[in-house]
Amino acid sequence: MGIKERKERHKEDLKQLILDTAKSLFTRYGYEATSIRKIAAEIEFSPTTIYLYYKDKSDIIYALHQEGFKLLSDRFVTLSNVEHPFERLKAMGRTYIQFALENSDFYELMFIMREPLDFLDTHCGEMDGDGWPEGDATFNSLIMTIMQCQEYGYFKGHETKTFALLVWSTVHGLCSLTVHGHLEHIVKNRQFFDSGISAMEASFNSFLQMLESMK
Amino acid sequence: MGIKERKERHKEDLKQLILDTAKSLFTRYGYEATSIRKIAAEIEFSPTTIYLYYKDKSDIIYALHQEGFKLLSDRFVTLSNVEHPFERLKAMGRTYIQFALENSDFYELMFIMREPLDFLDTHCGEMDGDGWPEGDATFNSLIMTIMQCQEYGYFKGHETKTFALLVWSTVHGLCSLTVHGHLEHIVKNRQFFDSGISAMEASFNSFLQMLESMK
DNA sequence: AAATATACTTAACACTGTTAATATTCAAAA
DNA sequence: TTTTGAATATTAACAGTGTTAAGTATATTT
Repeated sequence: MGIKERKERHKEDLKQLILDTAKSLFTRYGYEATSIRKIAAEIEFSPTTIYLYYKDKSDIIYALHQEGFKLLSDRFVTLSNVEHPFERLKAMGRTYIQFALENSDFYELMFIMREPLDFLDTHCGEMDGDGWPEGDATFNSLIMTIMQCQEYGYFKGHETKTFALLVWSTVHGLCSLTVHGHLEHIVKNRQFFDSGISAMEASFNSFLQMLESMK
Repeated sequence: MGIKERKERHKEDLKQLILDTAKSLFTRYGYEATSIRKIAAEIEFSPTTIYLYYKDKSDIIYALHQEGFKLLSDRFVTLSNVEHPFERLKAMGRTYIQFALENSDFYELMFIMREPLDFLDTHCGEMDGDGWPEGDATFNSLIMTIMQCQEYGYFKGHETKTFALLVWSTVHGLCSLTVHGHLEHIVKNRQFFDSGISAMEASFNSFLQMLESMK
């Protein structure tokens, strides 16, 4: 039955086309512009057709959130070359921040908005699912790196996972405040010494200096 | 002209009633339920009447955001009793976290959502305003405390404002990840040792331990 | 050829923020 | 005391949003 397969493939194609269109609108015009009706208009289908391929909006949002994690993952794999775990940890921080600044809409979807997690709760798992696979995988690589740092004598007396969460929170805090404009409003009318670099960079450097001294 | 004054007061009263109603809906049912139409229905006025007292929705959202800062400020003033700046810094962190957990909707309005800052940008200041008065005031008290810590020998070699931003980011990062459910999803299916306390508490304690060692 | 399954659309529901035009109210001026 | 005019409030509408029930048209199977 080759015909059935061809139809199946066509169906997969349209599902992919919807996602690509959503991604394009999202990347170009942000979250606001990414409505089901606008996606439908872009691919010249009726809005209800979208519902034949995605359960609801949170389903599309979750798929976009996954695309974001692919982008971040691509950046992280290049860091596996960095041998020394502490150097790698520092590079991960820089990469994470750079990703957040260059893909702020994706960052929001991945680490700030509730919608993707809502989708996981209401449409997937339901008690059995592993919570949040994308976030888990990313957090795991951080835990591994920090564990290796500890083998080199860093962060003594700190439980690995707890310390990993602490590191993530710090960097995420900087990114969150920056991406949503809070940092900009605080920096305004307050000279943050060290001309040339941003307040965020300065704070991140301060953080690295802090970590460095924990050996 | 006593009549004019009475009308003025009535006008102020209605403006306050709108805000109180918004606050009530917001506190009880969250951001979703706080629409202009629902506020109007609650006070039995037409939705357009709201626009005679508030420019637009972001105006109401900004007013609510200010209410949130009043609540946080009330909690912070009691900490001025704590004499030793480092003890005060720790207490500030705990208070901030507790506030975020107990008033997560307000926390979102104050430190996560863009809308209140959008209001400042488009309806106020416009080049001359001081950016974000409420955020500024809160951040200033943190800067002051950290400056006093430095006088006691803490955080040597770290620029005050930069380090204050670092501390804020860390605690905000923990709150942001918790309030939006990301932390919960990560902790799920991953035993975070130290039974009894949450992963967040554990990380915060790890942070305090880290700061303590910086003397 | 008739029955059935698939893919898609139209129309509608129940919301959202916001605005223009209209009506009501009520103190001040003629 | 009647008229005027500003302040206050409302109705109706616009342009959106996500989502669903019902209907259509096309292609496959019986």
